[in-house]
Amino acid sequence: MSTLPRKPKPKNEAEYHHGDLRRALVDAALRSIERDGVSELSLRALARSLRVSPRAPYRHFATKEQLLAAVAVEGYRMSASFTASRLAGSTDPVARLRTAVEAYVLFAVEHPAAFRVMYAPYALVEERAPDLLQARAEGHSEMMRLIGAAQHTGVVRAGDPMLLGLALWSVMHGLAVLLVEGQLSRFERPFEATKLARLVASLLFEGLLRRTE
Amino acid sequence: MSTLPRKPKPKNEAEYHHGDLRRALVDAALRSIERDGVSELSLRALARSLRVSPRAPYRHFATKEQLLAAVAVEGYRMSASFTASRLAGSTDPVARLRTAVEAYVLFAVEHPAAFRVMYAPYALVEERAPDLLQARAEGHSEMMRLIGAAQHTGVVRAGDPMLLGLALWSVMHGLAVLLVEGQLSRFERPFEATKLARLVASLLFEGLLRRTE
DNA sequence: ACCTGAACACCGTTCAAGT
DNA sequence: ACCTGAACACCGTTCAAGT
Repeated sequence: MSTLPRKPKPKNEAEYHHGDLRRALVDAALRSIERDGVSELSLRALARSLRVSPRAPYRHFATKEQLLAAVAVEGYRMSASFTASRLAGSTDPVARLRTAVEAYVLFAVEHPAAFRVMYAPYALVEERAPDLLQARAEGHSEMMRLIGAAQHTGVVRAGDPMLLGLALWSVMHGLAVLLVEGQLSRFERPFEATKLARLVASLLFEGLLRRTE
Repeated sequence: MSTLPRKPKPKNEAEYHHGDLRRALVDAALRSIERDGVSELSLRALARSLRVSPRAPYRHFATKEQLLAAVAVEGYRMSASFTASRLAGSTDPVARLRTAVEAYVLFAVEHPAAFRVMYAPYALVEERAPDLLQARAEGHSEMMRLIGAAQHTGVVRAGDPMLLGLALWSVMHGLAVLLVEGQLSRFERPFEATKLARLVASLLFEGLLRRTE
């Protein structure tokens, strides 16, 4: 390891991108998508807004898709810390599971741009975006741990945790997507995401069939 | 009403687009999206493949987004007939409800391109795409009818049908999206969509909590 | 190493005509 | 009515250099 000092932080905004153009691109891309949607994202416009040449972003990302993959990874980090902060202090495993489901939906509603990019179809890029695969795998593992803990209490039914995870992921992802894409206007108006998430999660926990007590 | 004959069908493929360019554009767009994804769709390339000028599509669609809206409407038609054919012959309301859920997921897996366009974010366009809104509303009404009938048997719990509908739609839409976007590689491998849809639907019907018999 | 500037081969969309 | 052909203002990406 060298003892030379790291490259110093830039002293003013004008050289910000010289200090960390990669970071600046990811941030600017997320803001742009929040404002105008993914389809309006332009690498050239991004470069202009950061006052670098059209070629500069290619030092950090081979293609526009690779930049989007980096935005997605940032989204997974945001989502993980969003959920973690809501789980802090809660100890009951079933309550923690419910909280995680609600946090998933709420994150999507509060950060729709990040959510859309996280789950956009990047089939081709994924093979060359190991961070993206890893970020997804971590979220998945966390959910499976929460499910396992809830099953351990005996309150949640036994059975293949993978299958329970699939059902849980389906319902929370489905609700999140429908809310983010604004397809629920005919359901609840005005709808409150947290309330809906809680209601839908409860229906999944308790089931649609009538209880034969 | 005029007694004049309608415009005759084109006699050969070379003038196909003269007969119904609009129809040809929607069909070609769907095929293109199936092959290369939505992001690769090009109006100019579409026009080239149909041997018309770059300007010709604008006779039928004001923008590229309007063409995508038309593709989405076509998708809703396909989905409706896909489900209807699977419901035919089934009379038990609860079985019909389960069948509809499975058909929703299966349609997405068998027609991923149409499914993606149907649920893509077209917030801006929707206000000017009444057919799209109507197609969605019809699918929604059909599902609510199925739920109402299932509740009527007493096997499915009573309660706000809207809320049951939301839970059902969330779980089937979530599973469909996750399957279509290939996010389930860590769950079941190789997975069979119909089987997964049945399992997840059953978990929703029966609930995740342990039965206290 | 990191960035520039000019260029290539595309886009979506518009204008002014053609029949 | 329906389509053409040329043009405009963009894109993503590449080349050959600059420091």
